Amino acid sequence: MSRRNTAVTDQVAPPEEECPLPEVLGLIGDKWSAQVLLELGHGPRRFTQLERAVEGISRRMLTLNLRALERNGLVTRTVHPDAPPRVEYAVTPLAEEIREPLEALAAWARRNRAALSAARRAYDRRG
Amino acid sequence: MSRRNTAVTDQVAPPEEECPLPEVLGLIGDKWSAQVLLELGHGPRRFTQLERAVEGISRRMLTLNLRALERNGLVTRTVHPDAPPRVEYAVTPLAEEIREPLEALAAWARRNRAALSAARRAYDRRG
DNA sequence: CGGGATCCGCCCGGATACTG
DNA sequence: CAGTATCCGGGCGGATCCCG
Repeated sequence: MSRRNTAVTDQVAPPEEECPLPEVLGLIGDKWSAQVLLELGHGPRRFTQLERAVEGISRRMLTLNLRALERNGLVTRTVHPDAPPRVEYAVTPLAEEIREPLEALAAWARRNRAALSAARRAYDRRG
Repeated sequence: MSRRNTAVTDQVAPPEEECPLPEVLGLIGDKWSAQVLLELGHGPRRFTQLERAVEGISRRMLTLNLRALERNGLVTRTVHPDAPPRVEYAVTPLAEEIREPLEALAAWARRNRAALSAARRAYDRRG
């Protein structure tokens, strides 16, 4: 193939007139993209920095996610002509806007962590 | 198996002290859960109503998603002793809070739909 | 350092059929 | 109506190796 590899890169919005949630979930609903985005929200990061910050992500998936984010205009990739190679990623203004609701989701999760696990335990106990 | 079937039901928060995003994405990051949640936000719905409203979801996945949402305390399931059977689903107060950031995400997607597809076309054209 | 290419196992989820 | 059971193909993503 000329570009792209397996998966997440290919998300394209359907032309239909419908609920926008699938689109946004196609962008950041996967396992890693949102975390990458939030980490980049703290400031520009190099590839290896992201690899360590996100923790658990594989080199491959980080690359794929970054490509997808770049393709959708959420992240910029700038190569500095140094030796050793130096590549910096940063969020675009478009991504800045989406970070707010994303942080809100994270905040909600933190607030209700206990309630969630309690609900699960109750559900599992009742069978 | 006694309960549960394939997948989405099993999400359990890791005990570690870390970023809450994976947790919330485990709850509503999949293809359908968020849409189900938003639809239920409009008011209580019966199974078949949801099946038609969400559009594209299979009976199986709707069941799985509802079970997962119920397990995490986001949705209540009430069976009315009628004939024919009547089951109503509704959001809990816990879910009410998460609907706001979710709507914000959807709004963001609607606002930037054009920008996103433009970014993709540009990226693809450049190779 | 910052990737790309390939292999491959597993899980996700659609299709279909059956049930109280 | 509101599910459950089973089958099964595809793709998602980890592991590994290689490269400029």
